[in-house]
Amino acid sequence: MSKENHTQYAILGLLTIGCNTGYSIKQMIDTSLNHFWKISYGQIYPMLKLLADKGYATVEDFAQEGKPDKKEYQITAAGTQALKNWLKQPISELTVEKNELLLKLFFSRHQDPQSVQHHLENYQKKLEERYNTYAGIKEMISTQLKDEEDAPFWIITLNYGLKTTQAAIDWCQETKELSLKKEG
Amino acid sequence: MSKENHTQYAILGLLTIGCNTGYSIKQMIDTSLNHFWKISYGQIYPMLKLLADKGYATVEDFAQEGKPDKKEYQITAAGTQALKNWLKQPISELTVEKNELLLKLFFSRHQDPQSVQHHLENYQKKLEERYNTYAGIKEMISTQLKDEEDAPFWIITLNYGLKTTQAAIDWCQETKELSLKKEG
DNA sequence: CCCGTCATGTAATGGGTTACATGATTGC
DNA sequence: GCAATCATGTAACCCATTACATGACGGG
Repeated sequence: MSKENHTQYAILGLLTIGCNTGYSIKQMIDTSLNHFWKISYGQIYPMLKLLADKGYATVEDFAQEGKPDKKEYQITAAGTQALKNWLKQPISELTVEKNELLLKLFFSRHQDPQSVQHHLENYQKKLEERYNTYAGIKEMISTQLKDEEDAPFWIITLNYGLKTTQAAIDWCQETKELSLKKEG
Repeated sequence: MSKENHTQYAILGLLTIGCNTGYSIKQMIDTSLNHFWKISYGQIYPMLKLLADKGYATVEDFAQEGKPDKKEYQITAAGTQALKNWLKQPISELTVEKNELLLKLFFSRHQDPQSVQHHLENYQKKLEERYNTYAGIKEMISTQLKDEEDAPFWIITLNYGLKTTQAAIDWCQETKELSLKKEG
């Protein structure tokens, strides 16, 4: 089971849901995949070229009125096959999410408790914002895009985000109370 | 707020808790920080050299009987100051954890439901293993290392791991049931 | 005799971000 | 006049992993 580059499949997958230009792929990633995947232009454009070279996609130039020219990519049969093949491959090992807050907490004997408290509050606030963003997107999909074929799967990934974010928020709350009790 | 390399502070911090060689730093990371940070030898040894060059640590060669020679690093006053300074800096933006399972789920319209079910089961099993590992370490710290000055902070980071992992397990369970109901 | 532990290190490679370059149109 | 949106692309850089090289000792 050699290391495969998953990012190429992310792009391949996006070609199947109506994102056909580098620009629209980037947009979709930033709005819908951004809680579990992100890609920069520096990867997208070279990768689209690579997919075309591999025969996984075709390219066509389009001139547009009032807008810059664009290149439309279409996934090929070979591309669809590669995507499906990747989809059924077993998931590799669980990854480790680097977490700056936890790293700082780990060494927080060297820091005063108010500062720790401050970090926790700040982090919790960011988590709550994230939670609300996810909840908003879920609501939007449930109402406006409920007939979309892919919608049920999108909801599932959002549920993951909601659930784990809520758990992190709860942990923040508990930890704040815990360290306050120690001080008081 | 320029991008700072956090890994150097991870190593700096480990120098304050009795890990004084590249080898022991690696061990500590693999057993205690591995749920939120990991570093390879390819980073550790060059970074230790860099820290010494910066004046954040001192090096001394030790010959050992029955064991290979080793280099012991000690954090300096300047190093401690740098660590404390980093600790009180605000946390940067929340990071995105790349998640292969979610990426595959997102495009799972192109996959048969049994395969999805299989992925979920597999993932849940791995999460449960992870949960048990964390619980074991927490238990060990609570009983054997409870007088260690850093212990309370270590417990806090483990609580985070336990809580978010449990949430992910719950999500797996729910999602499995949901997709089974759809099939049936 | 081989494996695990202790111990240090480098080179090649991979994966990704950031900054930059270019440029038209629409709306405030 | 300025900012935002649409649109494509590259070069420099950074961070990190993997594989490799070396080698002694103790236990089974």
